[in-house]
Amino acid sequence: MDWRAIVGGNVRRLRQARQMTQEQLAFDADLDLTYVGGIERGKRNPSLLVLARLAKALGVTPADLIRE
Amino acid sequence: MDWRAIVGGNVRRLRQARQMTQEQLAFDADLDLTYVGGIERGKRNPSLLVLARLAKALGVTPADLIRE
DNA sequence: ATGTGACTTTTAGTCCGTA
DNA sequence: TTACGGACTAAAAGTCACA
Repeated sequence: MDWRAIVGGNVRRLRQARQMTQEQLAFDADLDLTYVGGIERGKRNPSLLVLARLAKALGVTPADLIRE
Repeated sequence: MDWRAIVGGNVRRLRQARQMTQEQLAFDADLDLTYVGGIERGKRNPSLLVLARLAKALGVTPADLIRE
């Protein structure tokens, strides 16, 4: 079970469904855009509080980002 | 919304429901017992992979740990 | 059996660039 | 607009002694 890839896929799917760019999402979540890209590609291991900021920016709960 | 406290409460509740000590949970999740204690008290900001290890040791999904 | 502070080591997360 | 690398800084991971 590769949780980083699961979270990455969820973030990308939700972001694209909202017609947002990585840059816009990064701005809303107050994160670096290269870091958001890394998360979407499953290369990063984000902390709970980063997941919470991404979830808020996407209008979902943190749990939604970790759902398979 | 204090996600660290929410996760901490969930971990503690699930652990106690299983009649496990912090030490037993720490062993199963391959973490230090003082670190598990810190998470339960909402003092730590665990990463996705640490949450996944705790969830596995508790027999739930990582999303269950972040549920309010 | 758990809470806590003070640590050191490792990695998360930022900022710069190129393509 | 995104991927990716290098160099950096902030914070998480992980450990310990003691209450």
